[in-house]
Amino acid sequence: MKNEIDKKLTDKNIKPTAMRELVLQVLNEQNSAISLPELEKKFNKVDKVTLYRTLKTFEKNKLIHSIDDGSGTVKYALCQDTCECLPEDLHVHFLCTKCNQTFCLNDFPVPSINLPNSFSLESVNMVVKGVCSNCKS
Amino acid sequence: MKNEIDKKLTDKNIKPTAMRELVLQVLNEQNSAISLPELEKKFNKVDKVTLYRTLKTFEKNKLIHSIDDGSGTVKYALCQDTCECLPEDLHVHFLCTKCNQTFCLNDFPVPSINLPNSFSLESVNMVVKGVCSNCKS
DNA sequence: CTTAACTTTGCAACTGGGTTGCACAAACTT
DNA sequence: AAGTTTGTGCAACCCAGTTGCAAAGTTAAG
Repeated sequence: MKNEIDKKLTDKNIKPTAMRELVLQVLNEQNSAISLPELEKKFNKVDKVTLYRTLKTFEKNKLIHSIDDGSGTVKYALCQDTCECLPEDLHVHFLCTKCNQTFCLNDFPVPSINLPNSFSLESVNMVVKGVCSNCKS
Repeated sequence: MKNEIDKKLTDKNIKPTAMRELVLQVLNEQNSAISLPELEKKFNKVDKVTLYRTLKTFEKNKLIHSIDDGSGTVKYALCQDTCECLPEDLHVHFLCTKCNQTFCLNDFPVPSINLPNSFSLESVNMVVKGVCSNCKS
């Protein structure tokens, strides 16, 4: 409950305000990534900018990571507890073209690529598109 | 020259208008992918919408492919002659975080991922971010 | 050739996600 | 309690992408 939520926040050095608790609550309940516009709809009273800045704070403090799945809107999902958002923590994301939901495939690390030495590598984004198990049936 | 350009167009069933010749010319000269806004700047007389629709036509007819590199603007690059834009034709893209240029790594096919059978796979987008050889020196 | 049908281009205007500036409110500090 | 810092809300803006419609250009049919 609230204490768990607050602990998650304080563990990442985020001051636990009411807004942040609410947003984290929603993120916790999600089993797929959520975009800012979607988040807005969940709180039809709350200002877009506040949510925007809340997400930015969460992202900066590595509580969540952002996912650009090519759908045009960036989505966000909770990091795993151990995540430091380093290259070795990166996993593949899956975008369902039917329901437009995006899932973290935490069990699928992004395969490493051996670029020529003339390139230095910072991060990799890998998004698989297809139809998810829910929509397939 | 013009004949080669026109041939490329007609080979893909695109009517060779003056605009299209010009746009393809530019794409031909590029060694990195180009975005619509960048293209606009190259033709400071030409309407954005025309370029937009030209690119869409090219893409539909598989003369070019679009690249969402996470930079916020979609970029476009010529397909290779043999490309059918099928999963097996897909290659990795590289975004340089210094110069913001995006390159097709045609020699690097996207690694295949063995998803659980409950997912069906349509396409994969893989973008590597880092510093390119030009900017590294 | 000339009219009709279709395609391409240009202009205007809009959409929607993301973002910044600024003022007010709330929470810590001393 | 006064002052400082931090968070929230409102308004307004930016920019890429997109649509509708009318004008210009092209192709086909009589």
